[in-house]
Amino acid sequence: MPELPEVETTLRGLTPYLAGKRLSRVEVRRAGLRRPFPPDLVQVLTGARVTALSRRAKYGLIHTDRDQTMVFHLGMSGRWRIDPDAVEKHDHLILTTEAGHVLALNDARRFGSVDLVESAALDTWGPLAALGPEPLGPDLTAAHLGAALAGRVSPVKVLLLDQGIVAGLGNIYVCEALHRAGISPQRAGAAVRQKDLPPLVRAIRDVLAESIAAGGSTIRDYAQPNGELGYFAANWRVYGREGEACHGCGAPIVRGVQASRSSFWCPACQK
DNA sequence: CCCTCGCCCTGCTGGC
DNA sequence: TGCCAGCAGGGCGAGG
Repeated sequence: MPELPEVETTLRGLTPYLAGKRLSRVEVRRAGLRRPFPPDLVQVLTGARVTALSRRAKYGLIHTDRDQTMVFHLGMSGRWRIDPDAVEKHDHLILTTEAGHVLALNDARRFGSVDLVESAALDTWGPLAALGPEPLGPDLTAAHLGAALAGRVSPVKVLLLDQGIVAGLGNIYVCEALHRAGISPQRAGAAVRQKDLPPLVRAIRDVLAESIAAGGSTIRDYAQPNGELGYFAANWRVYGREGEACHGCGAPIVRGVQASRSSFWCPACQK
C-alpha cells in the first residue's frame, strides 16, 4: 500500500529514467483511474521534456517543460513498472522516453489518479492546497500537532490520517508511529498531552525515514521488470500482527476498527 | 465546523 | 476443486 515512503521510493526509482528526458510516446490504455485522465494528456506529454520529479504527501509530481506538471497518486495498488517485458493487465498509462525506456503505470484497483496541473499553480490546486505539512520537513512540529489535536474528540489515530493535519501518513505508518510513541490509537486528540507531542513527532519522522531507507536499499530491485518494492513490511511492529507478541513487552497485539479502518496496537505499551 | 459513513475497485484469502 | 463472502483502504462527497 503506497504511503509516503513508497511514493518517495517510486520517485527515486523513476528519476534516472525520466529526469531531463523527452517523452517520445504516451499511450493511454483506458479512460482513467479514480477520475478520467485529462483529455489532453497524450497531447501535452508527447514530445515534452521532463524537467524534474518531486513528491508532495503521497502525490508524485512529474514536471515538464510545457508549463504543466503530471500529478499522479498511486491509491491502493498503483505502481510504476520500469522496462517491463510485456504490457500486462492493469497497465493503464505507458510512457516511452527518447532513450527507449518504457514506464508503465499499473493500478489493479484503480484508486489512483493522474492529473495535469499548471506548474505555476500547483500550490493552489485543490488536492495539494489542502495538505498539511510534510512530516519530514521543518513544519511538522510539536506545536503544530498540538494545535491540530487540541479540542478534538476524534481518536488521534483518525486525526493523524487526516492529510490536512499531516501530509502523507496512511494507515500503516500511523499505527507504527503511535506504537513507537506509546500512545493508544483510541485516545482522543484532545487527550494527547503536551509531553507526548515531541516523541510523537519523532516517531513519525523515524518510521518514515527508516522505511524510505529500506525502500532505497532495494531500489535495485525496483528497476527490474517485475518492479517489486521493498515495503518495509519486515519491520512492522504492530501493523498486521494481531495476536502476535509485542516486540516491546510480549503482550499480544490487538486489532480494532476506527473510521472503518483497522488499527493495530499493544494495549500494554500504548496508553 | 466537526464527525461518521459509504462508495469506488479488484486480488487475495479462508471457509465450506 | 470451485465458489463466494469478506477484507484491504485513500480520497471524497453526503448527511447528521
